[in-house]
Amino acid sequence: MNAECKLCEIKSNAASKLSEEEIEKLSFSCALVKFHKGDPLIKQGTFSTNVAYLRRGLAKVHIAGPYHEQIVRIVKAPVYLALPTTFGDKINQYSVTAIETSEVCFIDIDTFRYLLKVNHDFSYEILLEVCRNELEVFHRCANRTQKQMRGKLADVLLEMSDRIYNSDIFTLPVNQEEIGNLVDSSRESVSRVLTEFERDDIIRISGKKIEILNKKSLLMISANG
Amino acid sequence: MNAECKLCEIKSNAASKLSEEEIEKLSFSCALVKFHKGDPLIKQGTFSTNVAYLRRGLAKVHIAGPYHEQIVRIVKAPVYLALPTTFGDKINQYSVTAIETSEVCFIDIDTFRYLLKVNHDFSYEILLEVCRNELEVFHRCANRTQKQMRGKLADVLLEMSDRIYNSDIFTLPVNQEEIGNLVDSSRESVSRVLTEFERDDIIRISGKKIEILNKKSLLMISANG
DNA sequence: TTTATTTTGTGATATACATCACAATTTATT
DNA sequence: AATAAATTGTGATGTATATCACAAAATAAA
Repeated sequence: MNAECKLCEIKSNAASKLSEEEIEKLSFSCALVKFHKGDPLIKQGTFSTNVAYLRRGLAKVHIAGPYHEQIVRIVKAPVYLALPTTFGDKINQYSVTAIETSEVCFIDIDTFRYLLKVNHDFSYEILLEVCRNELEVFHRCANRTQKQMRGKLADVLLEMSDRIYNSDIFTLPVNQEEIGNLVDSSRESVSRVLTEFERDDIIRISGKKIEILNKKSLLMISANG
Repeated sequence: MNAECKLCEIKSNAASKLSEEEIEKLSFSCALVKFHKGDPLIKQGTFSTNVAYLRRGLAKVHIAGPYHEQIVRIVKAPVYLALPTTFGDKINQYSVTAIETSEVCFIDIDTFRYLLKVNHDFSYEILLEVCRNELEVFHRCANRTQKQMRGKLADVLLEMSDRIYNSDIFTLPVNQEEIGNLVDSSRESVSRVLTEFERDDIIRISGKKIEILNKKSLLMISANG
């Protein structure tokens, strides 16, 4: 954003509620930073001094669980990254790491608080975003604990195809170990099920490239375990 | 609260930021309802037309997962009950059911929105509450998926003792089936582990009454599985 | 108090998945 | 192009916990 938030075309729902003057204010306390795959955007355990807005790119939200790293979800720009961790606690309660080239706007937290204070439409939009996120986490958690591997892996593939890449052919932005962290299972099991899906002509794999051949089957597997 | 929110001594952090006049307004759109164990306070799938504030009592937040009912957590008054489901979606995404005699203030959502609009301190407190909740859900989810039964059951017992009842002797407000739903395991396994804990002199059980004899052990089990 | 209902205890058996071990392949580095 | 490092594939084995089945106990209803 820099001093150009005004011209930014990837404004959040919330930011689009701001007045010219408020946008100006935002511009001055906003730093646009570019990241590469693997770069940490937010690190669990550090102080949160900024609101982070993922303007472009793809990132994984992950937390250190009691035994393994857990990937909570994959987020796609445009989206705020750490609202709950910024406001709910002084210390970041989770990490966010780029899994594709990304751009993040770091917004000074005091400015952000000021905007929350002076513009109710803005603050209401932020509240909505946080609420929607929380609902999503509830459902994700129920799925993670109840579905078994095949169902969860099917979900991941469908999500990549439908929500992230909008295409039946895509390149996985993470390795199988990370997929394991996303579905709470081991790297080996992910590999096994993936080859099983290929054997059943549900997907075609070459390296990290995936082509979905039979989406219906995936939906079935997602629904019935 | 009725027309007596002014005098209410169990105000939320947020409500305590309201002016006299605003409290008055709140009073007029607020209905206090009493519930008994087992009564549903909020039902998943129905329209959410009110903000619910658990003024007194204990309740379980639960959602219908793909296979079983999952108890997300046990909440203790005073606490707002369905903020994310009220603002994040028109339809309730989870249920809340009383597990002890409880009192709930149902607040008209338009009035609540009005208060969010006119009083930033109030709306900031609400945002904080939602954010903190979300962080908690993250951690809970990581625990549920990674710890094994003994660890999770130890957590439940510790939570009952430390957060809910503030005592080493308490009466479980739910049956073993529900504890299963809370730790994602079967009723039978809960029973087995509970008797195992008793055999190891970690707890004493008589019916639903539990006495914690060795909290250190529970903490160990919680930490190390 | 008697009868019905809900809740709990416990054995036997089944199973999804983890873990270990190592080869094969792919990707990155020199 | 050669070498090193990371990622993936696949068998063998182990284990935590689900499920089934039924008895025992506790609680509620008649």
